[in-house]
Amino acid sequence: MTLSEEDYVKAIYHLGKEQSAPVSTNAIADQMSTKPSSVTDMMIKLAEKGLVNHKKYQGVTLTDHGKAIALSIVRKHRLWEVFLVDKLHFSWDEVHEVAEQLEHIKSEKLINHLDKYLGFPEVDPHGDPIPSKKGEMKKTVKKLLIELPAKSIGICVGVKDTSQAFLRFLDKNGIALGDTISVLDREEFDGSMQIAINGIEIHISQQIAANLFLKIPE
Amino acid sequence: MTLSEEDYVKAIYHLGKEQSAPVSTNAIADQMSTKPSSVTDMMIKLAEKGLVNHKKYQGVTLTDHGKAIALSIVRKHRLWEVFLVDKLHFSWDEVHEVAEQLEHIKSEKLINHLDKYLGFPEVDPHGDPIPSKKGEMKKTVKKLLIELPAKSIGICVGVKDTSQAFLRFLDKNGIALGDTISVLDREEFDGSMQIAINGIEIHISQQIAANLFLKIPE
DNA sequence: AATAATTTTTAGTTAAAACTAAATATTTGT
DNA sequence: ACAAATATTTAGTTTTAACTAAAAATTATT
Repeated sequence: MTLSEEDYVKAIYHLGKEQSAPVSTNAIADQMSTKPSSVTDMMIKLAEKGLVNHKKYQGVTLTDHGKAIALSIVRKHRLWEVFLVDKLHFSWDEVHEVAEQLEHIKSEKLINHLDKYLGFPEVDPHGDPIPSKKGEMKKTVKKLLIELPAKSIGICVGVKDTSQAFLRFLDKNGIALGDTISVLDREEFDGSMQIAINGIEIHISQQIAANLFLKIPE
Repeated sequence: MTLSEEDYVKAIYHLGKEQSAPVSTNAIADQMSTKPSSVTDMMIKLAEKGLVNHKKYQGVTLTDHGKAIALSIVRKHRLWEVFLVDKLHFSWDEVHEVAEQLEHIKSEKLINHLDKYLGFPEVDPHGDPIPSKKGEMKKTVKKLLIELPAKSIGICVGVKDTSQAFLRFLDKNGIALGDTISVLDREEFDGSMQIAINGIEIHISQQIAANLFLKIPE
């Protein structure tokens, strides 16, 4: 597999996972910042290699073989992201670019040892699940914190209210994107909740909980 | 810099470091497993980029700029080797191939954080020195253990006697390639010495000490 | 010093992966 | 349903980094 082929397979995987329909040539071209004609060329090549199903003018889907390759790339990408954040103290938003390079390193042993070294993490710093060696992966959904029941857990991935005031509040309370939040207790009366973040317990109001997006395992 | 250009610059660096004379086209072709004609093409390109000095039929030398790039690649290669051995428990002889890939990852921040994470190591698992951020590097020499004075330190990089019996002895005493050995005391009478290896002190005879090669800082 | 052997370069090809422009399908709108 | 708009493919070109074969320069040998 060339670097370019891997990038295409990954792009098709990400574009296709939301939908059941085949992925269009233009969508791939957009994602990859190339021209549709380049995509067609590559799709013919990937079809010959048995990685995609391609019918002229009808877009492509990944074959099982193609899907397995995509998942192994996603696995590598996300494990490296965990490494960069947990071990090298990169911040949430600095990891993607470097992981895009690291995901192409070829060594089964490397990635499996890395997995073990990181403690077999199940999600990356963006809250996305990490496929296992066999390509199995939990699904996650994005929900507002306020929707979570007590005892549940999630990773902070975004905000609904983007005002300076709200962002300043988060900063002051040590809540950052990528942090793991567990809901300890909910107060149904006023919608406030007791949560733990980075080992610290705090109480937050409904207004806060209604503006924080989390990724949670389904 | 493309991947291929980086590989050429690194090859020229390694071939040129032993000698003062320019590196020949054929030597580069051998090292890179390509043909001389491909090397000539690339040398013209690297000369245009200001990385090598190239006179027709006279071989090439690296410019200061080229040398700096070579050293940054060597730095990355050797730091990744330390990571693989120290953190992921790869063995001495498994790291090279993977480090050949990792050395091409482009991120200043990554490599400097990795350096810090590893505790700013000065040598790699083969006993070769790791260039600093600025390209400075200690020189090392290969010597027999028996040549070392008391209080000195080195990394085991090879054996003179390759007999099964000797290798079995090393294995039994927990001495492996890549291990750091410190000389605690020498007995000039019989040439035996007290050494520490992996935190364990042992006493070895002259015959042993005369057959172990170490790399030591100059 | 002249010829032979070797090394290096030049000239022309190839394969991968991109591109533009033109042709062909498909989808959309009336 | 048919024309217009959009999407996709085809055909032909470019660039990078390799290659082979032939020419030219350097080095070695007698």
